[in-house]
Amino acid sequence: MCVIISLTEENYLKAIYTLSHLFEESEVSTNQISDHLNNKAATVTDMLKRLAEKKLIHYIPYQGVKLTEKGRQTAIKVIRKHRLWEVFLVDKLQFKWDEVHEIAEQLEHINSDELIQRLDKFLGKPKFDPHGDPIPDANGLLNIVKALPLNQHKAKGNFTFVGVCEHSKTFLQHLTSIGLKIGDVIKVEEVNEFDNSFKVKINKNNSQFFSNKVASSILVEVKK
Amino acid sequence: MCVIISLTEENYLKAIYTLSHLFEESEVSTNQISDHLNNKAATVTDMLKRLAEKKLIHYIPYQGVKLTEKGRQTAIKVIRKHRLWEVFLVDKLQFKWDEVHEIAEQLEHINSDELIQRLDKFLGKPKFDPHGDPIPDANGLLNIVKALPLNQHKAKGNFTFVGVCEHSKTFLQHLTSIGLKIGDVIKVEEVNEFDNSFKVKINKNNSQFFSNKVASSILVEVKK
DNA sequence: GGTATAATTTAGACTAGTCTAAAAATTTGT
DNA sequence: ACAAATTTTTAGACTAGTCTAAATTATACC
Repeated sequence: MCVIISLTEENYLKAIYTLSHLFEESEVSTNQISDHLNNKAATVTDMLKRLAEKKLIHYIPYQGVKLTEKGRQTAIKVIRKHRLWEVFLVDKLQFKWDEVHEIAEQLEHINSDELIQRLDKFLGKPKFDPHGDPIPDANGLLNIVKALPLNQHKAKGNFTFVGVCEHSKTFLQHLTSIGLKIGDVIKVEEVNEFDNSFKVKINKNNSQFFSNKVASSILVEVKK
Repeated sequence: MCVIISLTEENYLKAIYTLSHLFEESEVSTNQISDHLNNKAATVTDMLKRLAEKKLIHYIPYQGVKLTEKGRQTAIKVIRKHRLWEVFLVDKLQFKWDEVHEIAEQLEHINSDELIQRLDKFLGKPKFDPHGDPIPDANGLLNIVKALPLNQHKAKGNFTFVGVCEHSKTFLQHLTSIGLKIGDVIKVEEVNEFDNSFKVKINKNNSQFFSNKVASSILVEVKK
């Protein structure tokens, strides 16, 4: 009953989960996984067979794969651990939000339910990680975040910055350098038609411009 | 210059360090290592060749091994991480001292100097772990603890309980059940010649007996 | 609808880490 | 000092996870 899942297998399951949720829920291809994990398609095929053997994915050769319920639970648990450790690193050890990903990639594989339960409590049962991503609860339930990238609103008005959909170090550092943090209020003053850039004010400071690239990478909610 | 050291290799280095310090510093045999790590002597021989290749140990076939300076630094760093994480688990997450070993065995392999430096600071730069073992500092320097097992004193008087030299879960639970914690004062009222058991008082409570097995597993300092 | 291109799988090979069985070296005991 | 016992190493094999190169299947375009 209790199949052992290796660190490598956990990373494949996480990759499949992540890729299948990029747009609406969908099947994931071998090449998508090999790109995401930086290894070769042949390697992925081997692993998919192993994961199917262990009933963690549904796999039909030449078609995509998707997670079984057991595979989804495993992936979600790894994501829960990753995000809780990120909160620990930022809230308790004062790491910056662009410094925590690599360390959390290691910590997410530490295996102890008791540890995670206690860490969760120690951190005050946080609902979101430092990048605004929702943290699955102990039962694997995930808040569906209905926030959209700023560039999809294309309207003037006040928005609350609730998360990012681009997690690269350089992008996060860019946001820090322009003084944007989660929870800040972004007032869109103009949307420029020709390049889809945005003229905005952050927390009533001086106006600045967001390129479409930036506007498409930050998640906002309409401010109540 | 920067050789990559795997998790498995780290565990071998730690084992060699630990075994070589059991009594006075000494060479370690293949069989000692295979017993300690629960694998076969042939497996150990293979690994010793690899570690010697990487200049982490001095190895001459059929004679023992000992760590090079590089090997010692690596082992000490793993031990530092293990003991810091144990402090975290007990002080911050309220684990009991008999529950932390297995989790720390995983956490000790997390690779990030920055993380360890910040964790150390967060914990208040502790000098000892929850079992009284000294925590090496960032430069790999270790407090030499001059404490001896209680049974080597064989004298009446007051002693301070500063650590254990037996780390099994059952032994730690036994100490908890008799109400003995690090820092407690043990008053030796009698030493029984025939079985080397000890009649003692803990913190001025009622008298009780320590078998020689218990007395040989607890480290004490003469109380000033 | 058939062929060119792209995606995927198969075949065979490699490394790290483990094993068993057998050979070699060392240590022990008289 | 030499035979017996013990320790250690060698030889050969296995698994997980990876690779390259070749074969196969799917897709896309005229």
